[in-house]
Amino acid sequence: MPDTMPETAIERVPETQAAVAPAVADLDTIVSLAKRRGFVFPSSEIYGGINAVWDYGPLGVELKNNVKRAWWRAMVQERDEIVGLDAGILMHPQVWVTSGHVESFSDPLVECATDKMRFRLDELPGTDSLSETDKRDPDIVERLGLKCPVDGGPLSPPRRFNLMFKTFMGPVEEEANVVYLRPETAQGSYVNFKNVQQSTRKKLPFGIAQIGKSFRNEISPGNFVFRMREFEQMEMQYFVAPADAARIFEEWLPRRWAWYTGYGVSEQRLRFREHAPDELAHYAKKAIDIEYRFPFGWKELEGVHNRGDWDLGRHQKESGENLEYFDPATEEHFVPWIVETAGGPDRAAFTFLIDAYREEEVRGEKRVSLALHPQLAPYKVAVLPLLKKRPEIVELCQRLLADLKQDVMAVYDDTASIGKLYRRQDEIGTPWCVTVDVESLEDGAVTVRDRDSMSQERVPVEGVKRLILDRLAAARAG
RNA sequence: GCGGAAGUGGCUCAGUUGGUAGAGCAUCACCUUGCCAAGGUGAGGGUCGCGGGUUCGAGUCCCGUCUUCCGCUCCA
Repeated sequence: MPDTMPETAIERVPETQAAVAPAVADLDTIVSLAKRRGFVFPSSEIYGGINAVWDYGPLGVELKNNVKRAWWRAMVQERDEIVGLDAGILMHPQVWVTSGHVESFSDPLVECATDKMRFRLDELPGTDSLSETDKRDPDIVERLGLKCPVDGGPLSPPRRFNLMFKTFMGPVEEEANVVYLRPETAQGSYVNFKNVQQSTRKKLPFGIAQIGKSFRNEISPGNFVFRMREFEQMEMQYFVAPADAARIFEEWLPRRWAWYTGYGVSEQRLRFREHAPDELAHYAKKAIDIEYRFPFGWKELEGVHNRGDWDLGRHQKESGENLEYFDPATEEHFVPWIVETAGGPDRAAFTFLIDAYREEEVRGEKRVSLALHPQLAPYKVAVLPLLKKRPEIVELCQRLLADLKQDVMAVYDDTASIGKLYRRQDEIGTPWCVTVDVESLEDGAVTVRDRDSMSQERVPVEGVKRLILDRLAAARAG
């Protein structure tokens, strides 16, 4: 496979893209819509809120569940060589020592005594060649004679702010009982590598996909659901022979790109970005991000990482378990390398939501609609009566609704004029509306209105569900 | 954590030199209309982030605190 894919993709989306493809909408606009219509609420709002945690409302949970379902379908259901897993959030504390998160998933910070400014120790001038031991040395500031770069004031010894949340296992709160809330789902897949491989009899290359909550005590979270302290990850760990790692890494880039564009994200607001050697995470040999043009700039949507044998190699060494794979073809034993795709349903749902945002002016009024992909839309169909005065019409609506609900998320609304009912559904991304009118009582047909084309067609009541399901299936294929 | 800005009904905001809270949109009911946010009448909803202070009286002034937003570290 060519190594050119990332380059061509990067060329396709040059740096000047920011000017070509501005963000769809202000962050405020989206946050406001999200709250007004029940997608996302600030957590614990009646107590003043809690930083960097957001709750998904009735529509938000549908959207996010649909995102996760779409990912699971693409990763697990439609592929032979990838299987699912749901590991615990709490794990043996040694996992995080072995993974390097206890050691490296933290920043050594120093604080100036006079102006209270904080700096990363290794960002200060004259600290270029610091070892990990140096960074942990409480006397390092004194030894190197470091001063505050702003006002020259004295600096505190380095303090490490670990990004992992801690809690206690068992009734006694003591140091020996500390466990961590996982900062990534990946380790759950690594420690289960052998179990999964043996129980499924998979041969390399094969993958383990997982969706679940992770927790990071970020120093500065923010930007709505973009960086939260409690969030979900959709990660897939692909176990490969070392010689195949580079090629397979390249293969996953366009695949993941296509997943986002396939569900409606504009290519104009996507780009690849490769990590420079000095910004690679402690486990990564190579990392390329898919970035999205958010209102606050180009930011990572998903990362594809070549983790080498770092994880399984370390786990093998620390646990004493043999994690090698025997390749019957070459009759070789080796520790598999790992290519990881690491994304998040929160970021993905946010991206699909904001990229679908549309505004248009109609007779001096601002109309908002969400061009959400039908597979992702919270409601697939709304059933609306043209006249609610006629009980037979409402009855027919309810019958149709009950039938639709057997298979898709459907909703009924009769509390406004028909035009307004359509607008409401447009604003939450409902792809189809079914309207029951007086004639429906005579000819048994209803009007199906398509959100994107604004086209209408008469359909027999008994054919409505089939039509919706067919359109949904067609949208998925495309 | 530091610097800067801001917290008033679900949303967006107004509130004059401190005098005891308003608008638009949204929501609900009724009337009217009947295929793309029509109109009318009415209703509900705010201890002005929270706590304290000054004052006869605080949304307006002072102190503290919490939260949010923009920069510094982070990367799903």
